[in-house]
Amino acid sequence: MKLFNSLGRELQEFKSITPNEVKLYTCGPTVYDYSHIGNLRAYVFDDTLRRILTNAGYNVKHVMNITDVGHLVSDDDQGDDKLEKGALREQKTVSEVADFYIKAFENDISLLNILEPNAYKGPHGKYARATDFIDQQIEIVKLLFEKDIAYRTKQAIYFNTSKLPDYGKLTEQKLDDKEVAARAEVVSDDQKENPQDFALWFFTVERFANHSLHWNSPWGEGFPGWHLECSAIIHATLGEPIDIHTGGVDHIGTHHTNEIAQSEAAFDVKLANYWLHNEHLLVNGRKMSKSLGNYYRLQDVIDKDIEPLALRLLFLQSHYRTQTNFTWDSLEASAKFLKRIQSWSDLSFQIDSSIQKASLNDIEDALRDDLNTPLALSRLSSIISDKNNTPDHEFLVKLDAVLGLELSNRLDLSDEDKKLIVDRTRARKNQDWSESDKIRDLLLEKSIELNDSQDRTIWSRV
RNA sequence: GGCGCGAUGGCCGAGGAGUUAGGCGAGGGUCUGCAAAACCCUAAACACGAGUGCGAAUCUCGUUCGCGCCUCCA
Repeated sequence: MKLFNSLGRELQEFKSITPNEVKLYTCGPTVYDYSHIGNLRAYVFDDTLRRILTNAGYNVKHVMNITDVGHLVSDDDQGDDKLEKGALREQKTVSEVADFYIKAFENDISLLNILEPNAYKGPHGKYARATDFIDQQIEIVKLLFEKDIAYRTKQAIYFNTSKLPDYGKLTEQKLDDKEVAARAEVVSDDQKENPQDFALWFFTVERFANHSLHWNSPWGEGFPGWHLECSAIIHATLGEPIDIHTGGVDHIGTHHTNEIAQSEAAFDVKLANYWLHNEHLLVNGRKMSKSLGNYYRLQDVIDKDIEPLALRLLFLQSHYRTQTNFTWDSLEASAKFLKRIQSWSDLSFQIDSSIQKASLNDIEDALRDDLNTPLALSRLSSIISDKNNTPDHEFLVKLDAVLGLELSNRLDLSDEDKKLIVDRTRARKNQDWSESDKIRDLLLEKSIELNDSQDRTIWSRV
């Protein structure tokens, strides 16, 4: 199995640390608002990776975090973070806001048939919430102080990046070339020793004085820096080194770079062997994002009577490492393609199967080549187009295992509906067209579509 | 300024030195009580300029344009 590793920027043959086991960690959402479909692309990518690894024989241990505290906005001198802002906007507490959007997130995940993380079970479920790991985050800061890598200013505790020789190995960008405060609105702390030093812990003083979520620490009241949670959660749940760490490309330069720095400095172990990053979804050629306001939610898809799995299929039709331009036309195209795949799947109830099992290998080969899902779907399409291929349940189960399109749990017709089809066939034989059309309409009301071919009537659920 | 990605037919997108990507759409056809679906056929592409090859959409260089990141982001 080949994967493109951001660490080294090359396609590499995947080798797990422990035979037949993969430790997989994913950077999850910040829950201050609804996820948009660009965010969801990342989780479909993750899910696909996990399914393919599982299919290849690995026992995948998957952990995903949820950021429910301390994401700095940085464009605001008040020092609000996104969750605090969301709370203010909705006149709720930060925890209420987080709970609400976590539910919404879990609902989206479920509609897209994305598997829940399976290697962590905490007080709030299967997603690891940053606020449930405060102690562990403080422990890392302690370790970094012991190693003389952390230092404090009036505002915060920082990680001294100059103490780590290979700091920034993921970005391959020289520190001197980095533009300081590339975005004008970035608030800086003039007590920082190096511009690229990042916060491990913020004190609830000055601009953060009113931060509503804060905890006691050996150094004073405050809240953790953003990067810390992932280091702490990985240490507490999977343990370093992990096999694969995933996230969006926007995380390479900052979040993942700093995560690596913290973890590797604190624990003296490599954090992750493979770093996989998904590219962004674009709208009209621009990145879909909350701040640009050019985003759609899964609910917008549903409101257009397009089923969520069509979105999953659309994502699979492009490679995870390419920017994809989202249009409603392309989503509708995927919805039609999905319908064709589903109709073909319904044949498994109606016609004796005759599928070339080898064709599944072609699909798996494509998937194991750095998740070439578009090529895999192209191969699926040729299977479907070949009249000699009709699926059986076993084949659909295997397809679902990697693509997650829910083809294997579609329902056979009830006996009553089957009888209706028999009745209709008899009516047609007697050229009783009004009766036959009546039955066809009746079944259509139950979302069952009939297609008359030369020798028989085929149904499919729509 | 630095780092990175990209430019493929009407739209979305794989591939990648010589041989069909695929989806949706368009045109034609087969089948058919009607309808729908399915299937078959067809048209249509590799940003621009130079270079290296017997041969370049595919490699190299340059140009133009677009996108992302450089302490909010998947």
